Amino acid sequence: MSVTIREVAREALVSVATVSRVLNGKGPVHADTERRIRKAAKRLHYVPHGGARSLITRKTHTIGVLLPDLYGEFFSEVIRGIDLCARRSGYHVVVSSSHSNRAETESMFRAMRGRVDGLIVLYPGTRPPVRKGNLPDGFPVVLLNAPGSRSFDSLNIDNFGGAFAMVRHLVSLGHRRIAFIGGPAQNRDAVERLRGYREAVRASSADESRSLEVAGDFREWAGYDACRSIRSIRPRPSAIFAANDAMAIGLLCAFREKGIRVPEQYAIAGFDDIPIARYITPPLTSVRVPISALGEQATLRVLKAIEEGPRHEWREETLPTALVIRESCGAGARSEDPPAPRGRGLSSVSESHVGKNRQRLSG
Amino acid sequence: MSVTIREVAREALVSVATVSRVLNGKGPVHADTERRIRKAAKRLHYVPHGGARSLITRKTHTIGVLLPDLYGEFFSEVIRGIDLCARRSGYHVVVSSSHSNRAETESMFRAMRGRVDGLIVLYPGTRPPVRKGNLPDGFPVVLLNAPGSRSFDSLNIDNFGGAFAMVRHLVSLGHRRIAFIGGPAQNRDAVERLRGYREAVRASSADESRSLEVAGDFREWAGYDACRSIRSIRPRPSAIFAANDAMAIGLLCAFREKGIRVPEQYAIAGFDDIPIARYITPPLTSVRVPISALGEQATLRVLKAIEEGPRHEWREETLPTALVIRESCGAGARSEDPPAPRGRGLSSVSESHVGKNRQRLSG
DNA sequence: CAGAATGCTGTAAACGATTACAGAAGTGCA
DNA sequence: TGCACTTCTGTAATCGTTTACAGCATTCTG
Repeated sequence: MSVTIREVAREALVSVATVSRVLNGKGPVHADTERRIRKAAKRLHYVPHGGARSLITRKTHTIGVLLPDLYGEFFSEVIRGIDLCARRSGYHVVVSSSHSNRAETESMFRAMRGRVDGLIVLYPGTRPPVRKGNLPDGFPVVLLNAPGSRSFDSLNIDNFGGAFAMVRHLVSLGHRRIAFIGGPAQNRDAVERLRGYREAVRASSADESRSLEVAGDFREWAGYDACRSIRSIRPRPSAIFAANDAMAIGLLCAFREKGIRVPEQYAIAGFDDIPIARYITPPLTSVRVPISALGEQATLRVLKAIEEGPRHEWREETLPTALVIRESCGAGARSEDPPAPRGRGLSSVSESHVGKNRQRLSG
Repeated sequence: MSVTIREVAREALVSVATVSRVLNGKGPVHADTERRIRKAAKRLHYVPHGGARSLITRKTHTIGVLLPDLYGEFFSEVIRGIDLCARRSGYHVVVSSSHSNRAETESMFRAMRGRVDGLIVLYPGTRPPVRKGNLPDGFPVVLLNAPGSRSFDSLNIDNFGGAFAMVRHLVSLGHRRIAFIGGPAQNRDAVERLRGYREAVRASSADESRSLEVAGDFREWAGYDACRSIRSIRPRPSAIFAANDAMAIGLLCAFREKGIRVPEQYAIAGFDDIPIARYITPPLTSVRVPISALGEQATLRVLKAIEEGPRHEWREETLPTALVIRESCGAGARSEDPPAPRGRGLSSVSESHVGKNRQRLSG
């Protein structure tokens, strides 16, 4: 059905070796022969068989990405970062998503063998997503947002630092009772953010009390739901810090329905700085997470591991987050938040803007 | 470096054939032998080499997705639909994005040879994205949002119908002068939406005039920018229909800055119904595009083509869009738009809700 | 003009799996 | 014991490439 190198060779009256040499530009080939071969290849619409090629060259020029679920802007951004970076180096990207448990993840690992040169794995659980034994020894793997491991690279978001900074910011605005809407207990991001919240509260003059912590699951609905529990807290909190933007937005909706004003009656802050955050009313103060940078860094690391081979050294790295201050906490630096970024579209932010926020974080 | 079937065979003191038989569950194998082999495979952490296997079986169990750019929620949703559907049938998904011109697309096509069993191609241009000759004859391809072709399946969104319905809706609200912010002239969606707008205007009692059409490029900034041109139109329009939500939101931002009230002074409508649309203030009336259904349908078709082989018949299909009425046009059916969907998260909508809108479209 | 160097091309062995075919061992039956 | 049959296993071809090696002309060098 599909034409092979052998047929091109026959058509051009040469051996397959010569065809291969021409098509890969290696080895000396007579100009006439080359012309003949190219013409034959074109006439027959020859396209090399990637699988066969990578079998012998032991290079697939592909990196695999394993995601828990493709849903939402977070993953879309990560993939974007990965793809852009990979493509710059001439690599393809295989995405496989929706694996929700460890068994599925491992079966994916197995399925990737021989199809990819390296792997980027995003697993939101709290345990390392893969046992060493399930992969060839020394196979390049970068773990995203997973606990560190001796045998893989790993890349993290500074969830702790971000939450810590946000609480400090709220305290600096005069808030003493800061409620917290948490994420799923098994989610590592959620755990770290909670830890950041608690430590910052403890380290400051704010009230420390378990009654200020409300359960959530990262979904908008949880934020909407949290409205009731939060309003029943006594003494009343003056600020609410949601472990992610989705829940903050849910809460905002609930408040709007009830006619509760933000930031006048409650200050609200989120985490993630998803694109919507800037467009809702009031614009949401949040913690910027360098999502596409995460993908980019991960790709760089995995490419490095591929290149360095067995002498690659595994490393753990944490990417900084940044406070983004908008109006939902009453400290709105509105003018700093350009209404319509000139760049790519909905969610891009100029570097300088990020820089500014980063300063704010460190200062 | 990585263990092969041969080493498992050696370890288990059998031939590779027997190992293969055990691991694939074909052919009769003595229970003792099987046990020995399984143990050896486990001990050595053997993982079959997908590339090698697919070389001989001529099946990769992978479908490729070619996208113009991974950016934004649209693509993320499409991929989600594809991946979910593919995975249900035991297929993997290779995503390759950011190809912006025909040459790049074709080089991608070539790169996919031998790595995928079928292809889903999203190409926003107006010309068919691939010449037949660049693929093995009869290779399964589904074109998304591309002009029909005799040699491929193709799947479209009813951009025309959606725009038409939106204009009709605006007219039914009493608007007679409806401005339109267009998309890129080379973009097929944009062209169809413009066509829908024009024909609906012509078919109704609304004013028909080129001066009501403002140029745009689908990016938020274009909407923001359009504010000035729109305010200079005389006589003044009472409604503005943006060819996508991003531009509608940009415009909304511009209006908010200038203190112009929506929908009191201008009604605004968008297209795509991106998740943000419901959360901005005022919630945006838009046209719902069945994005993940698009991905799902595409996958079903490509899988069908793979299964049917050479006797598969190419078909063109158009997926319906649906009006989603919110407050930005003053006809807000607010209560019908649940503030926080209980389902998956930010952008999911209950089926019944979609159904309701679809009725509205047809009625 | 011998011998080396160079330029071009073909042969054949990989790569890691699957599978048709054949062969060996065991069983049942006459 | 001989034959047919079943059950298990091994040999070797195959998939579509790349590439080490060898071989043949031709040209250069001394």
